[in-house]
Amino acid sequence: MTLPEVIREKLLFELERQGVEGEMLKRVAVVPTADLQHGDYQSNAAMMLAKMAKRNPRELATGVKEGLDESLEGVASCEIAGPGFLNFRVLEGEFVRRLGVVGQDERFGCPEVQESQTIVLDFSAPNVAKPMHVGHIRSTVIGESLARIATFLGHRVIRDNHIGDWGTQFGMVLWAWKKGVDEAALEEEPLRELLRLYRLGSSASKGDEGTADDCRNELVKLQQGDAENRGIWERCVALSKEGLERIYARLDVSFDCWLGESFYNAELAGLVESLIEGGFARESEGAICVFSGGGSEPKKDPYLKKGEDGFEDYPLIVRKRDGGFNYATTDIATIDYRLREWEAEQIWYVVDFRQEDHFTRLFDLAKRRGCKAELVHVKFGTILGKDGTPLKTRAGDLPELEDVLNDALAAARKSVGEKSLLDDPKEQEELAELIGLSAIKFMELSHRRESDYMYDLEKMVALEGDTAPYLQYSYVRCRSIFRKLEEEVELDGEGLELREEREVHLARMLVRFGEVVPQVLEDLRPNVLASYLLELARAYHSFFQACPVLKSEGAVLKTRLTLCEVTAGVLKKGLGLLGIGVPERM
RNA sequence: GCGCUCGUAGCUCAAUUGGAUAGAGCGCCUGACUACGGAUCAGGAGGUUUGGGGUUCGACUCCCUACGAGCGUGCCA
Repeated sequence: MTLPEVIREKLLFELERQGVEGEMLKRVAVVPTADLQHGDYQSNAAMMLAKMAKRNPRELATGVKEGLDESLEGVASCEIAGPGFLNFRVLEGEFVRRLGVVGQDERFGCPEVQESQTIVLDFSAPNVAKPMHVGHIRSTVIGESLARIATFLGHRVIRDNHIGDWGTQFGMVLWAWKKGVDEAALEEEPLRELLRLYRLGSSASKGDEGTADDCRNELVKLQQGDAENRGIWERCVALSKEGLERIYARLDVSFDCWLGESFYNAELAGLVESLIEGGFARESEGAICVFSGGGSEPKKDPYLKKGEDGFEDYPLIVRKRDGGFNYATTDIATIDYRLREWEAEQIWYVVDFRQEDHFTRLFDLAKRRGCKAELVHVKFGTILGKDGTPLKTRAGDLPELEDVLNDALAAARKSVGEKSLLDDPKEQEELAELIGLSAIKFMELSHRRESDYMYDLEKMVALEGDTAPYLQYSYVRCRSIFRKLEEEVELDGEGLELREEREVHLARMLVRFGEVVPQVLEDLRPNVLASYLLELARAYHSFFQACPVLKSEGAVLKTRLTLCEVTAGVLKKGLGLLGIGVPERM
């Protein structure tokens, strides 16, 4: 058990003895203090419960403290402060003991969840025939990290890349392909040629209704199984996938399956029929739509929106007037499949916040149809340029993901050229690739996912401060001590002594790893882990500066080496959970 | 118009979901043992948390209001 878990358990026992019971106890929390002056952990339980039970908080706290002094003996001391805070100061002996244990544990003290669940993680989901753009960084990197963390905590995770391989854009590509595909260019640079075709079709249909109709017809023919269109489509998908795989390899991202929109095509017609039969959908303005189930008051009903005269319907459209299906239909079929084939208990969609309305209605419909799984829209904000508006190229498009990666790589090369101790050009290049891509990933993961954030290449050129290279450098520093160590010391976690305050603080941070990782899944926020790693690295550098390791002897040497080793392990593990690797030298 | 998200140091972001004196990085200013890797460390200046009300022991966080930004708003995804 982690320290706050131990403290909480004893605290609950004492609270019960004081006559607090039932639901109220569930809300009792033990959290790290904001300021170490107040100890390591604190609980505001006495104040909260006293309010609910109309008792005096300090009185309740005093009663609890007496019992805690005894039950926490040897682990932590307890004090009452302010209006009724219970502050806990962990004893050095307990840190020593835990440091020894954590250092011997492959999981570094991080417990697995008690009930493993099957979680389908839907992330990245690029469109075929269009290159990935910056927006895909967020979904891809956040999704990969959540997948790794959930797996580490003991869940069964299925990573599904729900690619857009069946949508409207294909009508445009098919139309332009038939106008004149450049086979030589397709051979040379397939993605560029596909993009050219998409843009051609897109701009042609924007200006001209007739062309737009032609594009739609091409799509309908494809969806109805036309052999020629099907053949072109298959080539496009294959070529696109190759390009996508290359980027995923660079980002160290992987999937268990790629069940794109086309995979569900055959089920859609029957699905819509069953929605009608089940009373969920009906005809409206030529389309088949799902309307409100009347389950909630109009103000909160996702199928209604306020118009000029009262509430108007805002339905989920599952079959268009032209008979075609759209992403809502596919998404419903996808949920059905995931429940049926995988017995999913949770489905997480890592998708842009702008699709919130869509998911709210989609999830509501799923519940009405009897879906028991927990459906979560893991939403994220926009990446902004330096002017504070969404990042765009000069031409007005979203920058391509690969260009952004290469910019980061160029910046990292420069930095490596200036600072690296590596001589071999090949190693330097590998390091630059690692550092450059890590910097992007970490920038992404260290922000709160719901908020927009600013992409600033110049800031990343520096690779200083709160960045991935700072953490990687911390790891390298830990490792380099062991290369200089002349005789081997057995690090078995026994006979350790923490004397200096900075040693204690580093141990305090190391022991906290097991508390932080599960916290990420509470709100699906990897930035919690990212902040922790920065704080840990700062504690390490501070320790490193003040406490010579190799010049020390005996128990001090052993303790400091242990601190270095465990720090290296936690950094590597923690970064790994964010999808970021570490170099041995840099 | 309506709805969602948001507004925190000069800049970029945090703040354990209502807890104690709002924290980091960048930038700026002082310093660091020829040092186990200076991509580092120790310290300093910098804030009426957009303005105004309210709720309470306690508010960046919740409620109301004004201003400002981004996004969404029936057949794209």
